[in-house]
Amino acid sequence: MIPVTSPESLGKVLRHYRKNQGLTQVEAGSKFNLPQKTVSTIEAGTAGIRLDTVFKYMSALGLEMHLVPRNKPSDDEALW
Amino acid sequence: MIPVTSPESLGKVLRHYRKNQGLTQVEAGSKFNLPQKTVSTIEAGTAGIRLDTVFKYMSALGLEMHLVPRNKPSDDEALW
DNA sequence: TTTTATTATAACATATCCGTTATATTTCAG
DNA sequence: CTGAAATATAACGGATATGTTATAATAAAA
Repeated sequence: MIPVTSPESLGKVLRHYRKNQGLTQVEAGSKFNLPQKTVSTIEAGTAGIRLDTVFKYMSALGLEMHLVPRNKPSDDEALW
Repeated sequence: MIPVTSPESLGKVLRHYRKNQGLTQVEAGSKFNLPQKTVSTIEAGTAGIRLDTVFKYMSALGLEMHLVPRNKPSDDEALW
């Protein structure tokens, strides 16, 4: 389970799931009318992407989000 | 574990965690320089909120995000 | 009820997204 | 190595968030 705490890590996880499903950016994005450019931007980890765009892309990949308290500092990197 | 699939449900979960910690919108937002207005907008579930703003607020509440397939009953680690 | 704390809403300037169209660059199969 | 597929980048107009300051509406407390 990869913890997602930034646009960058979110983009990486989304790309992982897309490739796991054998989809191109055009194929994945077309399910919710997202142009290929937008998919590229999401996966690149651009900070200012709109939240609704992210949820559309998650829906296209059949994903849902869970929010959980962060792990103990000993488990991974420093918190902040 | 509440599945989050939209800006609305995300806002509700974030508000839940904030109140659970006994924080006001001003207190929670000030940890990452988010004005009270922005916190209100996030929790209201506004669609177009910027992703980096959401992650700042999640950090203020000590939360991290997990992405999981929607048809998987529980957290799994097999993909990673 | 009256007062206080908390949250929602507003106007403004600035910034940046989205969607579209198009092109460049990279990746990968043959 | 070559060419096709896939991905990244660009310009544009329109739309909307951000941050700031301020105020209104609501909730909580006395």
